[in-house]
Amino acid sequence: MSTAPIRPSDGELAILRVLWSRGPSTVRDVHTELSKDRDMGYTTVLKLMQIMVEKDLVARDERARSHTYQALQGEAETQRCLLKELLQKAFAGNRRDLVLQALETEPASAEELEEIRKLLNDAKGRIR
Amino acid sequence: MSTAPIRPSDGELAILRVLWSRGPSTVRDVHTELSKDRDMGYTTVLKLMQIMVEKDLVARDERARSHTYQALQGEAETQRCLLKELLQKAFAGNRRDLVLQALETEPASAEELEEIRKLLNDAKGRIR
DNA sequence: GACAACTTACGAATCGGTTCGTATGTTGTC
DNA sequence: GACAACATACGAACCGATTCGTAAGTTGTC
Repeated sequence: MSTAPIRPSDGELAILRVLWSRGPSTVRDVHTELSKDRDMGYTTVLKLMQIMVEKDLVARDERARSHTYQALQGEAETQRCLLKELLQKAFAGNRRDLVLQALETEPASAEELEEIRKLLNDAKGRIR
Repeated sequence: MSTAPIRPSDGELAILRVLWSRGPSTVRDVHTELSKDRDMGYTTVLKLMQIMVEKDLVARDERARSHTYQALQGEAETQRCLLKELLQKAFAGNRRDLVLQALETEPASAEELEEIRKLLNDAKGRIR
């Protein structure tokens, strides 16, 4: 089996999100994308991505002059990892409370709730 | 209205959880409680709680020699704050995905799902 | 009042994450 | 081959969070 997912830092997560949506990308690609929101130096992104290689968060293809990077762990996998951490730290492992507060974050729309209800029924089907 | 909830660090959150469950407590109380899990020095907890006073995360009553501290923001409020942050950073604001992954963290029991389903129906009632 | 036990205050070390300047190497163009 | 543009590498500064040693003040007991 694969190893447990690695918990990315905030900066790393931002980069992963770009890689997840764009697929394998160069530092320039990622920097251009991230620059739309915050503005950070090119070498900052580079450094961060180099560190991510060391942590096995991403793989680097060095064949081209501009190296291309790709995520080594999936989005859902990483989300679950972060969620699990929050579940333990802030909710004492009580998933019911977590879902409750997730729904209360902002007044959810009826459509959104309906969508989640469907989701729940599916989950129900998968059990037992 | 009260001000927006302050995002506590991990250490601060651990202390808040003790204050939420015990009510107003001294540093010794909190240290004793936290020592059950991790082991940390008494002054470490003290320092952290002093910082929390400055951040307005807790209030300090200095009337007794052993000061007593109490949380200044509620548990649910804080949970929503942390959840909202994660929602933005890791789920691009998509609450449906968050709930989905929350349910997938571990195989949920049928009872747990049923409980959450009820929750959802209540939420539905509150809208519109 | 001397001592032990306990308290708060606070400076300092450490650590992970982030940021960026600067050096150095590669590529393509004139 | 000289130059501009662009790439990687890397050291260093910085920041917030965490940890704890040590100092100094208070309290209760003998």
